[in-house]
Order: sequence, then structure tokens, then C-alpha cells
Amino acid sequence: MNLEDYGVDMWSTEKIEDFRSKLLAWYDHNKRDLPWRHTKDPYAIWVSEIMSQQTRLDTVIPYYLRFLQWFPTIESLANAPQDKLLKAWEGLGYYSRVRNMQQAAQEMMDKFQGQFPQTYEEILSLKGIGPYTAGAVSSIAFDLPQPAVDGNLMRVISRLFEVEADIGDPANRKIYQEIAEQLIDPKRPGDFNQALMDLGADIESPKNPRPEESPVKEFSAAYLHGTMDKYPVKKPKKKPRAVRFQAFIIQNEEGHYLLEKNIHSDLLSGFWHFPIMENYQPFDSQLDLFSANQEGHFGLVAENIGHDYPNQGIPLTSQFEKHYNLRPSWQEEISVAQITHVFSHQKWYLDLTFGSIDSSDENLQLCTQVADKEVRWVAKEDFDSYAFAKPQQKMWQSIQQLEKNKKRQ
DNA sequence: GATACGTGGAT
DNA sequence: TATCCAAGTAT
Repeated sequence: MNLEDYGVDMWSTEKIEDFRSKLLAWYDHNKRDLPWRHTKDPYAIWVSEIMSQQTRLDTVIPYYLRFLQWFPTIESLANAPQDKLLKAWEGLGYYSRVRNMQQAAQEMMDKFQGQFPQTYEEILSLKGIGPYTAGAVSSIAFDLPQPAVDGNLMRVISRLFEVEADIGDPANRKIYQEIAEQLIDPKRPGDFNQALMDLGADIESPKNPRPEESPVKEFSAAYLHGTMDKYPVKKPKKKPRAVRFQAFIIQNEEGHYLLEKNIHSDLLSGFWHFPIMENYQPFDSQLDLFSANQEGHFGLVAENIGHDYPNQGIPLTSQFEKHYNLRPSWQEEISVAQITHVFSHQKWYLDLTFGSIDSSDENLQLCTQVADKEVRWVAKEDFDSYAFAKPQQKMWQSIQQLEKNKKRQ
């Protein structure tokens, strides 16, 4: 790759060494005190790097400490039950990270004699480890001169050299990687990477940076040219797509709730939740759901009357009865609660419907044997032992609130 | 190479 | 309230 093609004017050797020196001197006095900065254990550093992906460090720290208690070794992670894994990650988001970590741990047991591999290429080969994490673990745990190109590094480098390449485009990462490879201090690669990350996280933040406080401001083309506000270039993200679901809160005679394990969708895969079915009834996503429902009623919400959609015209309650082989007594009143939840790529609108099962119902036993589904009756006292993602937590919270309101009346 | 994949804090 | 964004990777 020729950096000149991207308008990058690389510095002289002397200037690069001066940059390293000033950056590391600043880091030595200003680095953040983080739990994983007190260890050289590649396993612990790996955990910290995976957790920190797209996640604020304030959030990460308690999860990190607990994770190392629950899974102190590669072997313990490789052998962990899935339920415990999800519980360890509950609330962190991007749950494929922890599934991939377990797969990587199993790879280490199988291919690397239970040890963390010590070369960049081997580390990169592990599931869930991409160029960033491979560089971070290589440099921090093994002192290998590999850059760790994350959003911070790209932002800082973009301002140092006035790079125009969109940092949101994965294809452009290699440009920043190439620059970072030339800048990185081979004597202290881990500290160098973390210094740039610390700098980017605070002084060189995306919003309201304080470039005059930067220890390397005289190296920054954007600072010197007064173009800080133009870098980095980043396209705005797309709005999440609106999706509407009917949720079914079903209790049997013992008061246990019907829960289903998500085994078909990658989104929140493995988590337990109240059964939900997509409601294709068109609604104006610009309208607030709650005001829309004030005009609606039970039949309207529960019927799948969208045009050109699966099972159009068949009420969702009927579809539920068919798919789950259950015939609940549906609550007549429209005491449905509404929940919204925003993911990075979807915005969910959930209408809650209630139903109850009589133990004499001949279909009761069939429910747990429905093909393609894993369902279970669960007492609310046992909810604590399940990992629940946020939509399920919100639904449960709403249900409890409804019960409280009933008691008061 | 564009999109899927979570959540919560800041403004 | 709406929007952005935070130590990315897999497909």
C-alpha cells in the first residue's frame, strides 16, 4: 500500500521517534488505572479486550472482575455451560462475543495444548479475534510490535495526518493500520497502543475534544491547520428498522410462566423469553405506539391483518394456539402493556397479551413437546437463575408493575 | 462490502 | 426526545 495515494505525508524517522517519546511520557503520568493493566496474563487481557469492544469501560470493569472469578482459566471457560456463559454476559450486549470466546478457548485446548497462542497469526486465527484484538493481545501480553487499530486509533491518526478515509468503512481500516505500523514503538508496543487509545478516549474524543491539551498537538495536522472539526470522516448510521411483536404472557394453574428459549434467531440467541410472534399489522413507525394503541383494541392488536404478509388475516392468538399447541383462556380486557426496545439495527414494539391455562386442559402436556421449540414452565421465584436480555427484563418489569397496580385497587 | 449484532451514557 | 457513540467481528 502506498500511503501517498491517500494523501498521507508520512513523517521522518526522527519525527516518529519524537512522537513516540512525547506520547509515552504523557502516558506514563496520565494512564488510566484499569484492572487489566495490572496483569500480563494473556487470558485476562483477552477477556478485557473482548468485553471492551463497542462497550464503555465503566460498564466493563465489574463484568470483567466477575468473569475472571467465574472462569479463571482457559479450561474453565472452554468447559462452561452455556447458561452460565450467558449469565456472565447478561446486560453487556453483543452476546456472540462470549460464544465465540468459548469456541476460541476450546480451540486453545485442542490445538495449543491449553495455552494461549503466542504469535500474531495464531492469535488472529481464533474465533472472535479480529485484527484489533489480535494486535491488542499481541502487543500488551507478548510485546509484539503489532498495532491495535480501534476507533480511537483511527480517530487520532485521522487528525494527525488529515486522513479523509471514512473510519466507518471497514475497508479503510488497512490505511490506518499501515500508518500505525510505522508509528508504533517497537520497544513498548503495548503501552504505545494503549496510550493512543487513552488519548482518543479523552483528550481526542469524538465530541468536544480538547486538542490544546494533547501531548502531541504539534504533530497533528488537523490541529495546526484548524481543521479538527473535519476529522475523522464518518458517515451517519442508519436508523433501526421498526419491528412489531405480540408477546404472550401465559400462566398455568400453578402460576408458572411459559418461557421459550431463542434457538432460531441470531439476535439474543440462547436467551429465554416470553413467547413472541411478529405482528405484521402495518403501523406508522413515526407515530408513538402508545397513542396508536389508544385508538386500537384487543382484536386489532392481536390480528395479523397486514397485506402480503405470512398468515395474513389470521389472529395472532390463533397462530399462537396452533404453534404452541395450547388453548389459553385469553384475558378479555385490553390491559395490554406496551414495551419498546432499541437495538443497534432494530426497534421493537411489543404488545403484551395475557392468557391462562387450566391444568385440566388436555393440551397442557403437549406444550413442552412442540417441534422446533424449546419451552418450559417457570416459577417466577426461579427467574433469577435465568439469563434474560433487556426486552425480556422490560416485559417482566412491566408485568410486575401491572400486578402492583391491581393490588392497590 | 454492507449488514447483523446490544446496551447505556452523554448531549 | 433524538442522535451519537464506545477498545469490532463475522458473514
